[in-house]
Amino acid sequence: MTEFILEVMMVRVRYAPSPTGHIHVGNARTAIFNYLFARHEGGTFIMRLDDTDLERSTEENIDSMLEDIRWLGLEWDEGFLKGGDLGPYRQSERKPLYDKYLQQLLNEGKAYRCFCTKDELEAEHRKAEAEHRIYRYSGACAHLSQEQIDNNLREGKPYAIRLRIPEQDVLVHDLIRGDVQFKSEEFDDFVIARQNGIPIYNFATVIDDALMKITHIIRAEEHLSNTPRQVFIYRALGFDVPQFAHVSLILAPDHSKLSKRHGAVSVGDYRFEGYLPEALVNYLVLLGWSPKDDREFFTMDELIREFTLDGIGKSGAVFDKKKLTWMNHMYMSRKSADDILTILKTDFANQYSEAFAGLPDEKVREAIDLIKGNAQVLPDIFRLARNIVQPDVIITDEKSQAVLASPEAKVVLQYLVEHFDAIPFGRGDEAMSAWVEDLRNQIPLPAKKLYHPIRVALFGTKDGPEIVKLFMALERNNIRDRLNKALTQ
RNA sequence: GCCCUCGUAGUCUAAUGGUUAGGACACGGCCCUUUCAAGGCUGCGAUAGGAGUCCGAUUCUCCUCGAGGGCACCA
Repeated sequence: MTEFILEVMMVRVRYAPSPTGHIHVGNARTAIFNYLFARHEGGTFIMRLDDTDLERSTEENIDSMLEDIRWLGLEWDEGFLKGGDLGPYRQSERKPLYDKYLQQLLNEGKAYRCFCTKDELEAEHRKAEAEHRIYRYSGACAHLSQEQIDNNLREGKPYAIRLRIPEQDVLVHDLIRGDVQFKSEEFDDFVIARQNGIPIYNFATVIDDALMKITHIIRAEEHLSNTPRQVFIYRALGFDVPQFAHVSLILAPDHSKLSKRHGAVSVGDYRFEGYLPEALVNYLVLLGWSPKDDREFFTMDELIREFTLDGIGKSGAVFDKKKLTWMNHMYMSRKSADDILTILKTDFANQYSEAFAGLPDEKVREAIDLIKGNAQVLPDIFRLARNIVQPDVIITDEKSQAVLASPEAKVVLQYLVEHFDAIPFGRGDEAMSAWVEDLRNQIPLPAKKLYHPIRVALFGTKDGPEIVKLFMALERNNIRDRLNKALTQ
């Protein structure tokens, strides 16, 4: 008995994307929510492919979609490529299942064949429009006699299959929105299978979710209005209706649905703009979910521990790239130089070889360590590391250039050149720190006036790594050259 | 047009039928006698509007407005 209850309560959720390429951040967030919920509840996260759109569901698209999911760190337990007892896990292979239940509904009279032609239906549409009525299927084929049906079939007339909608209201219990009421008269006998025999989405999804024993359907709000239709299908088939949780959409800054015309919208886009997966996940989760306190940074493990459905908000959320970038910056600072190096070599191979050609890893790693705290996205590393890794210094911004022209800069640089031998190279960073601090006593200038020229001379910009670190990272002779060069500019 | 959902600052959000409605990003200022996109402090800035219930409502109810979604032989 106990075992039975445990089995019934075991959470099973699914992510069922239509593999049309890289994953939209909205879908990614839905996947994350499903994943976190499954992990938090000790349930199963299932991956199913809604690939009935065969033209777009190419192997290439499937690959890039799965790549995105893995990159985000959302490993699934059951489903496509992974197997399980309730497969197959791609809709294109489940046709016999759909046929079986279609036939069952037909036999029970809960669905019927509709022989109406496209023209006839269009005429109905136009008529309704002309009379300012809401269009609803006339039901022309709802009560054909067996003889008529047989005749039509014998003549080879193509038919779609429609579900007979009972006069019965639907109450959708939504875990995020509460009870949502729908009146049966809002619906007509809608098509569940096309003339070509392929079921429409609402039907296939219900069959799949029911057969795969999905307990909680966490999906985007755009599906809420279709949920009653799906409930009609569950009921006609005698399946248990799962729990629903409809998550609001992610909006663009202009409050429209976030789409390609707003720039980067897919997980792949952000990956190759140089965002870290942990930053994207962290940001996305906070878009619509809150831990109910002030915390903002979470590791995946912490999210799994903290995540619950009642932390999900109801309103749509605008995607704020600036905050994402800020968050990525924070993650970059904390990421090890070694990890960053690995990512740069794989995801940014071309830029990597261009920027760091021929350099030993150790040298690149040191440079990364020095400047990662000033990077916002991964490719910033190449720009920031340039003056560390190359023998010379190139000053590209005018403000930094102007610093060198100031009289104070002359004083500072002159002093360093004259007292170069006093710089404690090779004696550890404590000695170096002490020496740098003592500079303030030797040269009585405000901090900025003192340190900006040094940083420009050594690093090429007035802002950047700490002075001590620069003295530690660069070679002694190189530092002397840079100081001299800056002085003569 | 019909149906559904949502509505706290520019943005993401927290909170309670009863303190000056809290935090974060962004923006502005100051500090850090080591800079900065870091850290610290600080400023600007919100309960869409209107009724009602209540001693009291951002919170509950209704209306309006606004935003988004759905109404396909798309997914």
